[in-house]
Amino acid sequence: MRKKVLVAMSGGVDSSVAAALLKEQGYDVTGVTLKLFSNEDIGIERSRTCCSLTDIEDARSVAFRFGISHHVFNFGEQFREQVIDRFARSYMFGQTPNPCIDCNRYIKFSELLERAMMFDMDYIATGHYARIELDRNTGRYLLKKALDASKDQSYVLFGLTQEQLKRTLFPLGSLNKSEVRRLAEERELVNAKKPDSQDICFVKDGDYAAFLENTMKLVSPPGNFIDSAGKVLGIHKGIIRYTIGQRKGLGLSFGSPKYVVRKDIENNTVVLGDESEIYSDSMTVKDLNLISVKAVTRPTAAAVKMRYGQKEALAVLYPLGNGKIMVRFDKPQRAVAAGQAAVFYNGDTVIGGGTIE
RNA sequence: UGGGAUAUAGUGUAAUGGUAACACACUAGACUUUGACUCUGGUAUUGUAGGUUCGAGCCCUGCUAUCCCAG
Repeated sequence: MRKKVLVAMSGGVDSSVAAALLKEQGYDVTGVTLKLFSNEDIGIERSRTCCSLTDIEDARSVAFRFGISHHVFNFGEQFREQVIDRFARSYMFGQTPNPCIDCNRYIKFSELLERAMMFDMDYIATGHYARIELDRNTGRYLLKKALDASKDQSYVLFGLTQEQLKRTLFPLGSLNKSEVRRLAEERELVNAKKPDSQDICFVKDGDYAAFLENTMKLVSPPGNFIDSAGKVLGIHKGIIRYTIGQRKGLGLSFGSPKYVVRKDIENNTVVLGDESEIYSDSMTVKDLNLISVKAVTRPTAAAVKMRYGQKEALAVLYPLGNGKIMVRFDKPQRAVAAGQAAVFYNGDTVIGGGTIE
């Protein structure tokens, strides 16, 4: 009996090649493209998002070529609630969200997986660059970095549970991006040369502040820029437009570069300071999801990533006993922002992660 | 009103009389399935009108503006 796999096909190269490979490996493959929002809803028309009409057509075209049946699931409502609303709320609280992680956690690997189970599938698969392995000693499924370190996406997948990992396949985990493109070209996929996706998929031109204000109707009034001593330095354009460590777009000029050090929602002020003021030597992480271990019960050395595409920082994890972990860095880290994800690694293996408090 | 000082890109500064530099801001791009950071490039004929000089931001004169001290 061939294993049944539901492949999430965004219309990009990666997931297309993933689907093709699974098919070639003998799986019973079904393709699905998630419709997460309507461009009309968010006021955009662009081809580089993950769910425009042309993306759906690209996915369908690839599926057709390989004799894979293809469906479109409308997850607009879930995406709205679990990703876009969270994103907006986070900014309103003065935090810095990572919608891609929420999308993986709440949409792709929960809503989609649920559907797959309903349809009696054995697995779901995506084009993510990461690897899953079963640890025979502990019986736990491990999430590991992709072999292509430059494309590794384990960071955005740290929220996966054991149940989800058990049911997931990442066919690209051991491939290089260039190999994937080559495989796509060999198979003459329509999207072989399609550019990589980037920026927030539901935000036009990367201008998330405009999205929050215009589409989400968030109101973020102007307030004061102050220094750490409380001295007023100027007027800011709404607190949602700033994030910790930000330098550009302040609209102010001093003798040296100034960065956002802190945001004070209560007083609607943004604190600016010199580069030296944006380093932290520790942070607290909440909403933990642990993968390689069941629990962190004693101080543990780890490499920690606080943002996608950043090399990890060496640190020690201290369990706080209340479901949180205190991370003490070996060297102070720049611009640690509340709301961002912190992911702990032991070599190539993801220990787990959580949200920076 | 009298005396003094200064006027260089959005801001703050630099430039032995020889064809405008630096930082911040702004902007374009690179990087990037988050926000940032970072990197590369772009952006002024020097308040104004004349004069001296082969040549002036730099010297001289008028005007204008601003600042300071006197009242």
